[in-house]
Amino acid sequence: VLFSLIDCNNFYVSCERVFNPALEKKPVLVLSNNDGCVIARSNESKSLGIPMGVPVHQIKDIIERHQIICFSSNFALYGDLSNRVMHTIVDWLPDSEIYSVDEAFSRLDNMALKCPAQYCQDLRQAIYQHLGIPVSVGLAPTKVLAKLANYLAKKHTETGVFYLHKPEVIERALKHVAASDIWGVGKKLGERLKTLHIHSAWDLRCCDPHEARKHCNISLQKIILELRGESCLDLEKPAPPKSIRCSRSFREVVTSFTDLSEALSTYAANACSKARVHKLKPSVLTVFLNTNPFQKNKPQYSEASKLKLLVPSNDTREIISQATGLLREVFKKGVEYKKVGILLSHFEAQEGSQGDLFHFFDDEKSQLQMRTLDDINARFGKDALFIASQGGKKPWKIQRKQVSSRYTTHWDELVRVYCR
DNA sequence: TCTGGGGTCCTAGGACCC
DNA sequence: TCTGGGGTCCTAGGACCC
Repeated sequence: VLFSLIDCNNFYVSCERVFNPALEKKPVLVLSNNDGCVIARSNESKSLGIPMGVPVHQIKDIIERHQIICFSSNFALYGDLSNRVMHTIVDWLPDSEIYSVDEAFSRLDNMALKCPAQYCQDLRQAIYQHLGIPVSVGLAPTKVLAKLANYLAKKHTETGVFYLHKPEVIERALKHVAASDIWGVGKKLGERLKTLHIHSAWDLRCCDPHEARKHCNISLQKIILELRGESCLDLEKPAPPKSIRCSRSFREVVTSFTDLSEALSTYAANACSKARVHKLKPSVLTVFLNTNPFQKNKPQYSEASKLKLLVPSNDTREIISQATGLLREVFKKGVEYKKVGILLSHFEAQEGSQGDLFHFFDDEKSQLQMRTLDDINARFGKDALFIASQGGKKPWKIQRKQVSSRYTTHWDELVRVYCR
């Protein structure tokens, strides 16, 4: 068995650099919604000691001092470039699992490659040549080791490819790396392992897998086996989503029911259109809201409310109407809300789902209307046609002060080249 | 002043059944 | 005094991931 893990380097930053080569070798950051947190860092920013996920206001002076270039997130651009990278990977490695926006696992056994490492190096070169996105490749007999190999490829190689297969190399690598750096070992488990005197990944590897299962859980047992080179986690096939969520934090607190319900209606519409893309109808919807959890000195309120639909539906109007009802149940006057959101779950297939015996509902008409809505918005932009309850003014709208252009997905934002 | 968003899996415990 | 045994399904909450 031989797995590869291909991971784009500093993906969002690399996307910004594709269309703005002046950013090369400069410290760059990409920020979350409302320009709140750091969600991607160039190597230069990492060396300045900026951690992943820090609130921007905490590092304001470092940004100023080192003239770090900040971008608001531009998911339209990143999503499109991700698709192109994945396309190239699947071309070269048909047996692939797209694991996240910037990562893919692949199986290379069955491919009769003379030199897998060289093949991956060529692939890496092709991706860079076609798209300008640098990637790193880890190769190993299990997914967990491939993750580690990728980490080593980023840190310790010039070529960007690391093949982890010789037992003595694996041992050296595991002794060199903390247990908490292993894929699947998070903060909580890492701390617990430390109390058991398990510090390095090698310590973890030497644990009894059955004991680990007994005292912790089956995930840890699998991790230990995978560290030993015994493959437990295979590639996973693409599956329909089990839940779809849409929520946003407000830049400034919201107190009025109208503002809150307009925001919620907008998120509900988003979630529904995503459900329709997958041809799924949720039968359960959950509405949740909360105050700002970081303002510890202020009164906190966080609540969720849930409803099982008599008839599953992905009709935006139906979901908005039900969601607004749920919001009314948990809304309290005088509370300063920071976030509201919706979760759709317990999906059924759009075609052939069960109706309601006692109330006739013209599903065909509903689907036709939703298709028209989706078509119009695909053609004229996401906000061309919307339900009135989504509101027009949107005072709660998120802030993105420094967005780059959607170079690859919008005609009017293409790169312009001038000739003299 | 200022702190993102969207997912999955696992487990324990309750409800229910025969 | 003394109250079985075995199974499934569902859910909430925790942990983890990118």
